[in-house]
This record gives sequence, C-alpha cells and structure tokens, in this order.
Amino acid sequence: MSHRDHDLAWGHRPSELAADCGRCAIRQQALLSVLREADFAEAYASIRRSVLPAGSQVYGQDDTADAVFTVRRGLLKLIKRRPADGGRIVRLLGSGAAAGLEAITHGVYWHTAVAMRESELCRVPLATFDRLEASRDGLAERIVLQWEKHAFAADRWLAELCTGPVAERIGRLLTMLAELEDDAGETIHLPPMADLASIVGVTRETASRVIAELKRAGALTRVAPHTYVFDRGRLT
Amino acid sequence: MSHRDHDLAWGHRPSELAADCGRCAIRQQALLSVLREADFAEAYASIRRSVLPAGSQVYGQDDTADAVFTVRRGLLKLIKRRPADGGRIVRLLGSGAAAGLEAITHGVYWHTAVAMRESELCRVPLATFDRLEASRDGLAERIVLQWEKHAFAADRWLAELCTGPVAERIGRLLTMLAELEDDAGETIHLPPMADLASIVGVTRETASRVIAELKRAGALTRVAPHTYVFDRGRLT
DNA sequence: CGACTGCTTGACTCGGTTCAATATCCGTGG
DNA sequence: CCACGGATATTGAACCGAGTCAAGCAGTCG
Repeated sequence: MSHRDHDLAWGHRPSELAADCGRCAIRQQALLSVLREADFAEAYASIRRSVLPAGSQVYGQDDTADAVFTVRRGLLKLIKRRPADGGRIVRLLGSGAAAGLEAITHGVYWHTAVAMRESELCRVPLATFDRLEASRDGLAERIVLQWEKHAFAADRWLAELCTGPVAERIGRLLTMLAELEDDAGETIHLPPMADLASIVGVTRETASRVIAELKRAGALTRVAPHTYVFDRGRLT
Repeated sequence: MSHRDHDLAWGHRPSELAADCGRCAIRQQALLSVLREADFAEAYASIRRSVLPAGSQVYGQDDTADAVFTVRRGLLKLIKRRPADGGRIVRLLGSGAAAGLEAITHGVYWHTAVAMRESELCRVPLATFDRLEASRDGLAERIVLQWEKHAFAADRWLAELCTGPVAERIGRLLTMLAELEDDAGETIHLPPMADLASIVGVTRETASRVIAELKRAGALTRVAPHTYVFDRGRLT
C-alpha cells in the first residue's frame, strides 16, 4: 500500500542474526516457549532473527510457505488481496504475535505480510515444526493460543472497525494502534493515510479529513515525523 | 436478531439424545475424531446431542463457559454485542464447525451463539477436555485446525463482506450462504433481512432493496417460504 | 379471521466518494 | 546543512449511494 511494499523479501538484506531465544524478551508469549531445553537447543539453531526496514514484504499471499514468523518488535500488516480492488488490511500484528501460522498445516500463505515500520522478526523454518512433532510437549497448545489471538483480533476488527460512522471507527483504530506500540503508551506512530483507509474501509481523502479534525480538536499532537501524542479523552 | 433469539437456552427443551459419535457423519472433520477408541468411549458418554429450533440461543457472550459445541447440522450465527448498537454478526458456522472453542482456554464465551434454523449440536463439557489432556493423541492439533477455520473465515468475511458497494457484498454473502447449506447446492434458505443487514453492515431497508433487485433480475427465484434458487450467474 | 411481526417501497437527507487542484512533507543528493 | 523533487497529504465542490423516517403490505400464527 505504500510504494515500498515490494522492496524486500526475507533474506535479501544482510541483517540476519542468530536468534538467541534464550534471552528473548517475548519468549513467554512466543510460539516455542514450551519446548524442553534439549529440544529447544536443537530448534533454535534453525531460527534466524532479522531486522526488516519499514515497507519490506515478509511473505506474499499464495506463496509456497516454508516458515512461520514471530514478531519480536515492530508491526506487521496482513493484507488480503482481492482480484478487483487493491485488497484490504485484515489484521495488524505486534510484538509477540505469530505470522504465517497457516504454513504449518496448509503450506501456503493466506495473506501478504508487510512491515509497517522497522521490525525484528524470528523466522522458524517449517522443518523445525516437523522435527518437533515427535517430542512435542504442548507445542500444539501453544499454537492454539496464537490462533485464538488471531480469531479474537479478527472479531474485534470486524465489530469495531467496520461498523458505524468513520470518525468513530478511526477513533477506535487509533486506540488499537496505541495498544500495539511496543512501548504501549500514549504516543503513536501514525501509518500512511492509505493504510488507515484500507483498515477502516474508506478512501484516503476521508481518512485525511477525520485525522485533520482530530488534530484540530487536540486529540492528536505532533511530536515528530509520523509520531503523535494521542489524547484518548478528546474523541468527542 | 430475530424475536426468538432469547427463547431457549441449552437444555431447556427435552430433545436431548445420546451423541452416538461412532456413527456421526461429520466425525472426520469434527473435534474429537482423533481419540483412540478407549478414550473415545469415555469421552462420548459425556457428550449430549440436541436438536435446537431456529432462534434458540446456544450460549451468550461473556457467559461462564462450560462446554464446546459441534455443529452436526444446521447453521449458527456468532454475534459480537457492543454496548452502543445492537452488535454485529461476525461469523456463520455450518456443519462440522466448532463453536465456543475459547471455553477451553478462557472459560468465557466471546460471542452470543444463536441457531439460524433448526440445528443439531453436540455439547462437549469442558471437563471432558480436561480429562483428555493426559491421553491426548493429537487433540490439540485438531483444535488448531478448527481455529484455522475460524481465522480463515474471519478474514474472508472482512475482505468480502465489508468492502465495496452493498450489492456486491450481498452477492458474495449469498454465495457463502449457498456453500454453507447442508446439501451444498444452489438453493439457499434466506435469513431474515435483519440478519443479512447485520452481516454486511447495512440497514434492513437497504438489504431489502438489494434482495428485491436480485429477485427482479432473476438471480433469486422463490421455491418455498424463505427458500430460493440462487443463480450465481446473474449477479451483474 | 384478526393481530403481529417482518418485509417492501417511497421521498428526503446526509455522509462519504470522486475528481481535481494545491500544499506539505521528508528523504535524497548536492 | 540546505535545497530539491517525488510522494503523500490536504482541501474544495459536485455527486451519489445508503441512511432515515414513515407509510402500506404480506406472511404467519394463534
């Protein structure tokens, strides 16, 4: 949706690192956190951590899937492309979320995943899951929890971002964005209008008008490029 | 959303039966299909099959959850209620789907579930899942598959039913309804206007106008009360 | 057969889109 | 560090799709 969406695919940039899962801050919520030490050591030799710049594509809808990703830091958007229009953003994934889980059982990605800002991801090859099958110790339960997150978020998305006047929907979206900030506070990194529009299902122009109104009302105060303090109280 | 939504809760009607899972037609897709025979025998002693009339509520949002349900036949709607408006239908569950899966891990239902027509459900008490924990043989994987269904449906819902002109959205909805018919064919049981409206996020009046137009165009031909033949080709 | 509920249709209004022109931002390269 | 230029955001005006309000209609069930 931004012009950079197709710049980069996984591995095209040199910023790959060892995963170092032992010291991962989000490990308790992450996918592989239940593995026994022995399994874990084996598993994480195959995991690659990577820092992706904003706009890079992690994977594409309908691509053959060979890995699952965990968001360590940053924000991903999942885009469901449709033949007709340009598609729609159907979910946002923040720290601790898993992307591309459908790879495990379906072998194909359901969405296009794009980093909305610089993000740090861990890439877990599918083969790792296969090898872990035998020694699983609650791995599947962990996957269930991740799926639950997705389903819950999807329902909320539908109920809160697709119903009612645009102003309210954008208000709720900003609240969600604030929650998704890595340092969940009151400052938010405002995505491009095109993204806001694709999320709530309106045109860029309408999104712009609503945001402009919020700025005038003092609900959004600029503190840096694309960065605003969000005063949840002044939403009218 | 119909006037009968609150008529009945599970167990208030006498139509409870032994589950007879051994001969269940949808067992291969259902939740407990992977249990070993011994476990299975134990498990299904606790399962109760029930026929619910149209409009009955299976469970309510925020209710304490004590069971998961499998749809044997019929159609459920999941409603996400919101303080303000009357809420929104966020998913439809047809044969083989599981309802209330969140009970297992969260103990509270996320939606209100209502039968849209006479439906046959199997009620699996939470205690059964607890007892099965020890002897699980891929049960969690089974649950994963069900969650995947939910997530996939949610994404499709969002991309297809919340974007574009109302006429197109209702067209796609009718296609989905046709797929959800128990005898997946070209005849569909048309839900009340209020439901159609709640699904695509418009008013009853607008839904009515679109449906009327489709009838005139010959895309919908009445063959019985609430029952129509759907000619997918004439959607314009 | 009457009453009720849900469906249809019409006229008016308004929010959001569309198309178009202008302003601003921000990353780039000098 | 500044100036430039393409991309993004803003704003305006006309239009139109869907909402709202209100009235009449038709199934459906006692």
